[in-house]
Amino acid sequence: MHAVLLQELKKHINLTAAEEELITASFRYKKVRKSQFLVQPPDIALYEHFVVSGCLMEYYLDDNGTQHTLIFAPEKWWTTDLHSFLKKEESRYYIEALEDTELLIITREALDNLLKEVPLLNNYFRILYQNAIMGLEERLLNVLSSKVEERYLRFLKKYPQLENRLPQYLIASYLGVTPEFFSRVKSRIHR
Amino acid sequence: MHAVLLQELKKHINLTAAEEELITASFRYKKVRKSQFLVQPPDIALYEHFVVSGCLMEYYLDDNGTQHTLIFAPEKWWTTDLHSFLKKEESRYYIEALEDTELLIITREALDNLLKEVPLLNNYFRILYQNAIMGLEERLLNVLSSKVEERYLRFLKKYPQLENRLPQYLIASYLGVTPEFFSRVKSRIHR
DNA sequence: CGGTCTCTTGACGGAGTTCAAAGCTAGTGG
DNA sequence: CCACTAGCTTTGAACTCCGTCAAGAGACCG
Repeated sequence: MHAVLLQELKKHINLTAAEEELITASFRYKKVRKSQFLVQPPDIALYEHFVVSGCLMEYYLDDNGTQHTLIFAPEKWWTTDLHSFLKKEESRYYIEALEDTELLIITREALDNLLKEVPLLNNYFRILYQNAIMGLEERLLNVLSSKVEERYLRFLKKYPQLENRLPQYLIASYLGVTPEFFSRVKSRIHR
Repeated sequence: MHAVLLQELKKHINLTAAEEELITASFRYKKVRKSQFLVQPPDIALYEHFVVSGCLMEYYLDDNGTQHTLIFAPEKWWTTDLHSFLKKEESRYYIEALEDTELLIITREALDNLLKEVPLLNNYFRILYQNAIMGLEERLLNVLSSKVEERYLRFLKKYPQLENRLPQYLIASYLGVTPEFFSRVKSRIHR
């Protein structure tokens, strides 16, 4: 179980056996069913979540009750409401399981300690955050400059494993359009 | 000059005199005129830029030639084409001076060395990146869920010092609308 | 089977774009 | 100090993309 996490970390940094043990000891295992919430406003986001199997999503519910997907987190992705997790303030984003999901979770305190004991992990997280920034910048520009067709094609590239695991209305919420309009876009593409 | 940078770093981490010297020695001073480019595709982004005075902007030019502003960087902000800077690949974003601007710049190699010699800086940059992520997430949700009026009001909150320093068409490009439509929105607000 | 959730299709409305023209403003050079 | 120019802003009219509301058609699960 923790092996998946260690594999992932080792893609970017080297770890001694002692460090691996520290890491393993710091993350706890959690299993949730489809439709369960891991973060639900106004609860404070207590954990950073690493997905071992299954899939999570992070989304925002606006004043009209419309759901806006920030990110899908399938296997080997991280997710949390970063603002809430770091500042211990009320969360504004929901994190929900889209499938039965196995997770490794770590609290803010455990993470701070771990970063002190295994300083190289700072590098891993720096890289993780840098990648998140690049992904968000690209996503923002997509929304600002591309039509829905093109955004959909980019979604397929970014999450090739998800196309058939998600209901269409969730893909629509990620693309930033209504399910109705997305349905029309798809039928337009297939011709 | 470098004092402004050190002040900024000390908001988040403590530094010894020796460390301050290492940092000062690693950043070079640069001055540019209004309308000069600091990064221009397809050049590789050679530096991370810290703005001491003046203002930069980072933007993307789409296939129609429309300009989309990713970020404004007034005093004490950082900016670069992160993807290009980190991976040494061709840049896709322009960085241009909106005013005569004084900068402190650091190359990728110098930054890597500096992070080894002053490991606490990893913390500073981790925090910087975390803040960037939170800002981008909020911006993305704004574009997806808010009307232009509201986005404009949030822009005013985020960059209170910029309202009267920028031409309106740049604010429009930040908000993701045409200058024409933004003009109408403003006149609507003033009634 | 029956009910709930999802996807599709149609008609209409509104937010934002495009193109074109005219009014403003601020540098710049004489 | 004025006149010119170039760039910025405003305004109008037609058009497009996408949203809303409503209804029906599948599809899945108990």
